[in-house]
Amino acid sequence: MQKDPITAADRVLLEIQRAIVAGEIPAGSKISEPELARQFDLSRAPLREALARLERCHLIERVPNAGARVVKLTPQGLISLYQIRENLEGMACRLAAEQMSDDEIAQMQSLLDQHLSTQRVREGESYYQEAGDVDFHYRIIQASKNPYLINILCDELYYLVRMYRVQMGMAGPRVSRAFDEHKAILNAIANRDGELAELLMRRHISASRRNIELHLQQGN
Amino acid sequence: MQKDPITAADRVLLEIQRAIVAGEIPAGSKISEPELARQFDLSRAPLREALARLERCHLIERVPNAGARVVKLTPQGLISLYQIRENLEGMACRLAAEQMSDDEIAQMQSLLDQHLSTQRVREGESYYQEAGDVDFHYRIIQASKNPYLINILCDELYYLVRMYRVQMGMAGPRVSRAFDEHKAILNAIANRDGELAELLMRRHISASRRNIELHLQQGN
DNA sequence: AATTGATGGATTGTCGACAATAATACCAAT
DNA sequence: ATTGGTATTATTGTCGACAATCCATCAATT
Repeated sequence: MQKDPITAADRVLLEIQRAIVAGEIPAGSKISEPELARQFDLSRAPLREALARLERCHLIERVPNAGARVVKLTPQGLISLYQIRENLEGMACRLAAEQMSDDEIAQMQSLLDQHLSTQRVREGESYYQEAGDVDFHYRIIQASKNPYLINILCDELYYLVRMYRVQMGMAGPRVSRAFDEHKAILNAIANRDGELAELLMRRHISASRRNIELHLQQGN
Repeated sequence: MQKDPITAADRVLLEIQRAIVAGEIPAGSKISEPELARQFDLSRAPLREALARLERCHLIERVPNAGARVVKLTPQGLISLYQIRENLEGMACRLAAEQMSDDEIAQMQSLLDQHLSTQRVREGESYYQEAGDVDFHYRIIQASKNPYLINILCDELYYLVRMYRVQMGMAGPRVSRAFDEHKAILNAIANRDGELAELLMRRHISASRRNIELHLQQGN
């Protein structure tokens, strides 16, 4: 799904990214460069490179001469993030309906069926649903063929989206409904109906946002 | 309009940014870290920090263990870039129509009048038009109050947009038309008609894209 | 007692040198 | 002459140390 890490900075980036998304490094906590450098057993140079990329995907916030902090998850931040997703992923759907080849569409349909079966086998385990959902959205975005759109959604925003989902403890009853919505979106794309595909994707994401908002409120 | 540079990396970033946008460092040329470090009289550490941010705003492309190159301007890249702009700035308009206070709207109206007068005084000088246009779009985006949207448009995409405009030698007959379009957009916002504001902004950007496409083809 | 100023400690920004990787040039062999 | 391999060179990635800046604690003054 993504190219393997070449440099040491790449490796530590992936590790810290995962740790932040999973909440092992608590949201809002301060980042100490010397400490993290010792912890991952490397110098501060590649660590700072990693921090720069973490800032790029909005997982940390840096202040010159003051240091870096892990972002805090807030209801307002969630709304802002999903506003962007609605627009851009809707756009990705519209472009995908124009750009995807018939082969690619067929591949995605079999991918969905495959997800459905694994979901039945592993009923209740949210990880596979999460993975399947990410995969579906990821492929739609790639199919848009717009490099800037792909970069923004897959490199800069998706880790934060996952952070919200993971730390709000997503599992819920949306597991099966999401599949139906995915299937409807893909149908619209197969019919080359970009307008409908965009509309359905926006509703899909909007529903997902409401779902997380619920958890965020009751979990405070 | 933007906070002044604090660190040495900030300063050199602004200088290189300007040089790339202006075409002083030619599009597609290779970037040599040691050479640039000598040229700006600092170490490679802050320079690499600056390069990381240049990659972030799509002005250079880096390959691990291979180096960095200034981006090449292509018709396809222009289309992709303006597709994103249409969506996101349209969204910004819709949000601005909801979020702006009456005071802010009044301020922007007087700002437009001010631009009009300076344009009349400095007729033909494209720089002021460029500055006024950037300023208008900048304020609309800020008014959306969505931090991710603001970051993407103002920090990550606008330098590239300006690079296309500058290097394609924008001046053209759109100078006066753009003012009318700006005024129409602001009117829609003042009427709290977000839908119309979004539509008008999308058309405004679309027209701008066609204008540049023209220059890009004949200039080829 | 509260606010201001200074001092000590820690953290970030920057530097120069070294190691690892990639590009280039050169030579040999077919 | 071309191709393959090798050595050389240059560039990038990484390291440890130094300088500059910020933060916290504490003293002194109003």
